Amino acid sequence: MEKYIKMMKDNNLKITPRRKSIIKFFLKSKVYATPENVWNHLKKNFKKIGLPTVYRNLAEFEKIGILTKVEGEEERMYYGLCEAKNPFSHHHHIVCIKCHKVGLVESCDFDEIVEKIEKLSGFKVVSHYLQIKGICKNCLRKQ
Amino acid sequence: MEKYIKMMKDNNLKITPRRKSIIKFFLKSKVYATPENVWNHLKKNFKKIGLPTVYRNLAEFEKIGILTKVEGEEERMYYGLCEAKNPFSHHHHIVCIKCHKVGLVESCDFDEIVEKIEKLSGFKVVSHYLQIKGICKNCLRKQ
DNA sequence: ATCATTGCAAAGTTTTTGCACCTGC
DNA sequence: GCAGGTGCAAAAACTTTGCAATGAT
Repeated sequence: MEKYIKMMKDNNLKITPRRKSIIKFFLKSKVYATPENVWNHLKKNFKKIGLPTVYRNLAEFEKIGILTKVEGEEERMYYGLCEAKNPFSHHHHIVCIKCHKVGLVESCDFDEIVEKIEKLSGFKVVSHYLQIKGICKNCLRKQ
Repeated sequence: MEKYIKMMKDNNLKITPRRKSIIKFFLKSKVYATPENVWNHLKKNFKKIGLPTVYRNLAEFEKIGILTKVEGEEERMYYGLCEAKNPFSHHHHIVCIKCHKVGLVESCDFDEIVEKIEKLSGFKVVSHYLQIKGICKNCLRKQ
């Protein structure tokens, strides 16, 4: 939590109850969630809470590296806590298809594959985005 | 073209002028395009052409493997011709960031990386989706 | 002749914006 | 006190649906 408070302060975002609650939601659940999911959770804690507030804050949090955004099922956007040491460094996430929990993949030795792709396609590769789906430890155990 | 006509026939889709024109568009331009892009192109050829028709046909074409769908810039959906020998086999596409042309990457030796990811994350990997951005031969030459 | 395809209008879904009011610092 | 945050209503952006008319086979 403190880490995220600091990130907010460093980026001149004020620490509001709604913002803390959004971060708590992700810290506790560790899942990827839609803005609406987050909203539904916040409604339990706040009498008045607007969906636009959630959208606005998720977008802010992504901008400063607290969250990552990913296209999930049915073409909706999902957000999840970005736990990379440096959120803007190259890394990937792996999402559990059962419980939507997110794992982090920080090292990704892609160089050989990139080289091969460049040879095969004639393109010069400038970036890649890898979305991995899997089943997490917990869900594997339950199977 | 014949290949796609056959694919349509095999899937009990009728060969209509609009459908042929959509495929021609992709064959000629070789780019990823939004439904609206395609629509704008078709408007040149047809007096009456509805955007829903484009959406419906792009969706059909994706279902039978003529096109692939990908999230592109700004969270909109893009479609592109799928030139894989078997459209339902595992493969990736590489998109040129300059001209949006699409290249095909059929071989993808991911096994080692998958193994590594499984060790690091504790997840069992079930699928991956790789989107690669680059600069195509043509655009490289122009630079 | 038949059933898929199409255009149009309308609705659905997700996300964004404008603005008055409120709140953290 | 003031800049930034929030709720509400409304709009925007993208996509889908219903239905009558049209078109391919």
